[in-house]
Amino acid sequence: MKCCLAARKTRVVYATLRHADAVMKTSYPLPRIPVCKRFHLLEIKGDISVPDIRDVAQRAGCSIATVSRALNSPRQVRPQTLARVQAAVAELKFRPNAIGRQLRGERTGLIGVMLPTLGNPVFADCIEGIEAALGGTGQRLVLVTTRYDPERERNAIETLLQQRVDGLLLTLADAESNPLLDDLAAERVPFQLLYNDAQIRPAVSVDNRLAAADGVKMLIDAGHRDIAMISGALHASDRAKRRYLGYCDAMTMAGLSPRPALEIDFNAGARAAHVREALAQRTDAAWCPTALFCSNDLLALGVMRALRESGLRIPDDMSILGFDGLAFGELLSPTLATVSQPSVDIGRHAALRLLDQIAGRTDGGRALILPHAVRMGGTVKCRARAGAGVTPDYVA
Amino acid sequence: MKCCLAARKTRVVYATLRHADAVMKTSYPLPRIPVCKRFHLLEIKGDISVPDIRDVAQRAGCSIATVSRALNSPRQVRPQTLARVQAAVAELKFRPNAIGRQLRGERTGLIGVMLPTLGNPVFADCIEGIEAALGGTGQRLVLVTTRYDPERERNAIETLLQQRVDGLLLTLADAESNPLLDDLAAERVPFQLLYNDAQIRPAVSVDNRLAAADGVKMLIDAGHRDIAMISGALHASDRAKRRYLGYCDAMTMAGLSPRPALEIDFNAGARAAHVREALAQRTDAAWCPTALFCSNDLLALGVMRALRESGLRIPDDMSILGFDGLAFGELLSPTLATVSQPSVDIGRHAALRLLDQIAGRTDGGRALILPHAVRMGGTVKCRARAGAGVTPDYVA
DNA sequence: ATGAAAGCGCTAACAT
DNA sequence: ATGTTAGCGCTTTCAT
Repeated sequence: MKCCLAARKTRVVYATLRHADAVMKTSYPLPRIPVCKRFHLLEIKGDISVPDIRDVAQRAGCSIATVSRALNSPRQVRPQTLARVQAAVAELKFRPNAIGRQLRGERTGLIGVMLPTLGNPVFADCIEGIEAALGGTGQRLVLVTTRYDPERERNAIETLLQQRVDGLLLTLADAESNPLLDDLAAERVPFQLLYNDAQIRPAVSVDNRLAAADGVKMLIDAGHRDIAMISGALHASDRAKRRYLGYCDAMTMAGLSPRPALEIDFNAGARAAHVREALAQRTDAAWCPTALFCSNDLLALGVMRALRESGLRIPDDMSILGFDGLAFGELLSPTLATVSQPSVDIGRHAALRLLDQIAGRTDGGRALILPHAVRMGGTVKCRARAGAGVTPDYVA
Repeated sequence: MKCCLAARKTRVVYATLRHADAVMKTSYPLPRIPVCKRFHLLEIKGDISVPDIRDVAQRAGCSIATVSRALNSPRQVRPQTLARVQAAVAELKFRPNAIGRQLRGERTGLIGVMLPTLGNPVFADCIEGIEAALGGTGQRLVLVTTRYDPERERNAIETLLQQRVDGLLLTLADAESNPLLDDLAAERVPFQLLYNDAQIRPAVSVDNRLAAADGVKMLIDAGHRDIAMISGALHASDRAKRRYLGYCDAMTMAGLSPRPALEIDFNAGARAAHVREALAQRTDAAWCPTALFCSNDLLALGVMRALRESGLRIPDDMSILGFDGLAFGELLSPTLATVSQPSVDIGRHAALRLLDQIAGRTDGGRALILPHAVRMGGTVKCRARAGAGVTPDYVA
């Protein structure tokens, strides 16, 4: 084995020396410098290249099997041997190669996370929750963002599966009609959706429809009658769709007429312009809302800015309700009224469920609906009317 | 080869069937179900387990080398053969195993990203920039957060290196005294720092000291004389330290006395309480600032909230200057004055530099300093005094 | 308690 | 243009 080892080393060393021809012939085949030997390669004195388990074994005077055991189940090896191995590991600065382990083992310890963007703090918070749950488990996160682009979603999932992640945590633009999920289910890939509330899927979310309805009901209770909803492209987001349904529910329930949603292309940069355009539509019509339900907080912020630029005051000329519960909303003045969802918990629970699923303890389950909360705020004006009865208390 | 293939399949199938003893004996060794065979395992009809390159080869009637070539350099194979391989790939839903490739190849296509937290939008923005730069290159992100904890930093780097990432993008709590960086450099691991401006390192950042000085100078120009700086634990963050130096520079330059920084433990949850405590210190002293320079925007927001809870008005009773340039700051009223740094660009440039470095086109270089900008805002009151001369225009 | 060896999926050198 | 084969680093089975 010793000579074999030496040969291996020799090859690698010469490989670094610009593939010196004479030496290349001496061994077969001569691969390109492999990933595991990338660092240190040009130091020709003493120990060369990144040490592997065989180097450790040689140094400790035992077999690679023993080294492996010393690393993974130390109690299986004699204390004396263990000490020698540990010494060798330290001296060589041996760093176990996760790739070798992953190729051999039944798990990679990788979790694929796919989100639309990190520009929305909702998703950043969610990752914090995921990391918190993964905490000590030693799982690593592979992160991809998709910008709500179905094409990118498909590619990203494919990439993550090629990387053999143990499971996926994902937010799709639209989970309802998405064949990708059937594929994942058919392939038995453990996954949990985040935010998408497709009931039949393993998912962690709020009940978007109900939450939106609760929010709009709050507006109605505050005396508003003409309420419009504004959202990103409805067809592209199942959450927007559900929230729109919730808006309709609340309006209908109160005997009011829901209006078509004002759609704003989220991905287009010129947000303020689009908002003004949508508002122009509104102005043209005979109908004039006193309150705007925005399908998410980021949109609400953009809308508020656009309204102010148009000279409208909030909430006097227009009340605003968002959705998400961004912490920043509370720092605004007036504070942003919003329907808040527990982003950190969504991430945390999804990660925990995924771990259970990966471990085979569950099959992933169905949708887990977490509680939402309507957060009153200064962006909503109470058009106090005696007729409406008791004003309910909303959760802060 | 055919029988060999069959044997392999058989083994795997039976392995899923709870390690049926009689069959276990027939082949050697019988590994645990490897990672690549995790999905589909329990379907006993038809094709079983995840296909590998040999399955494709068999189906296409060629060798695995040909399949590999068809996948990686299609023009090297005869169109007819290529078609057969592609058909086989499609029929079997073959998904190349990145782990095998990584083990064999000289690169993993993995980029390790280590950041303190995603709770601060600065870092989320930075990731957006990184992703934008990585765009089409097919590199994947492995993400770890450290909560400014040196212990976690060490572990995270070790984990990422075990995963054989091609390079690292990282923000350290304190890069200056950090031996980890020497280790990385010694091991020839390509890396770029984000935000840390340790000049001798490969890093992308603003000049924190100068930027802070510019910000404080703005305060001085606005007529403030008693200016305090408030920050997270100074010893834990090189940026906070440099920004404090910048504060001192500007004060001294104007003939004013810099004060010791009011330190607030960032990681401790009870932020408002800590702020009040720090302010109490201030009140006890004879000295009373009219302006507060906060070492980052998130801190500024917390401070503002605490001040308001204490009944102080901003900017009338106290002016506030932040650092970071969070987009949210512009939505507040009053808008947050801040020293903005180009987070997205920091991420983008660092990623680009890292790619060059990985490709061997550069050695990583030294610090790249990007331009900062002082953003005036409503949180700063102009104590207009005729004596100060011309009021400069600050970049919006 | 330890060692020998097979093989995870893939790529590339060499041979044909 | 295609096939054969070694081997990347590791874990685990079986044998000792």
